[in-house]
Amino acid sequence: MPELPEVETTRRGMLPMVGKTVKSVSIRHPTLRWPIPQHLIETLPELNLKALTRRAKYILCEFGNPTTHGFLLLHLGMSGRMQVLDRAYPPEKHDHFDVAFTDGSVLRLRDPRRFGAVLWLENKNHALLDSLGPEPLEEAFDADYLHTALGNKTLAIKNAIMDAYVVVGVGNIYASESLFRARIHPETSAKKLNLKQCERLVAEIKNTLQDALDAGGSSLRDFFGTDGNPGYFQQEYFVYGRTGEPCKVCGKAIKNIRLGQRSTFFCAHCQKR
DNA sequence: AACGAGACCTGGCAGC
DNA sequence: TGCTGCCAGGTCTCGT
Repeated sequence: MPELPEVETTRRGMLPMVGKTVKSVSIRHPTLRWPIPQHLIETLPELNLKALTRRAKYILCEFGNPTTHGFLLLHLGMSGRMQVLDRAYPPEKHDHFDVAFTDGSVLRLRDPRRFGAVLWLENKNHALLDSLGPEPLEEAFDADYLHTALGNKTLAIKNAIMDAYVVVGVGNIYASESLFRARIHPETSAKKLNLKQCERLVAEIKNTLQDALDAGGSSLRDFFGTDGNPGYFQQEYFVYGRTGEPCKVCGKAIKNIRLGQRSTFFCAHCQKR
């Protein structure tokens, strides 16, 4: 499920755990994208969860006590979700990783496809975080920045905005949605966007993600119970997943092409190259 | 250097 | 009913 809005919603759902102290760690299936470090079983207990932050689609759990300090980095991959449990319910098939706290509550990662990640960082200077582009909802991501970042890139604009070096957090759903709202054809060569188009695209990326964040928050309100909701089910998309259905603006059929090996949805009438 | 393709996994669904 | 093939929200790594 996780695009940026759901990762942020997940982070917010985890906030009640801040201030708690770790009792134990369970690693049931360590082979995610990278192996979950076994030393977490010794490292985390007795540490206090100080803060929860997010960078791109990474959730950073800051742990510390007077002698040890570090960050548990979580990534949900394609199919991961975090559960906040009031006690250690029996784990199900894809519940790979638990952090249990001294009050009995449990933070649990479920990830059927195992594209997610759990890593331990001594500090935030890590290769995964170092060269990321700006956050889409922050001011640094503006039309001038995007226009410069696209530079002489010849690749399709849809692929460009999904590149985390250009801007983080724009996944496959919202890339299509943002481009529709900005009336830009997804196959347009990135370097061909003028400043005006970059203005529209930046604005619509922000709008699309903010709308999804608002909707995600409500659709996932009870996500942290014993079982998660499918997520996104309350959302209405303009183009994503609507192949052959009428465009909500002009009525023409929505098209579906492969771009960068990903499904891409657009309206050939509303979106210009 | 920039870009495209492959790789990592499991589950769900359409079609036969 | 059961099999096969295809598709899915991400992103690192490798080859051209």
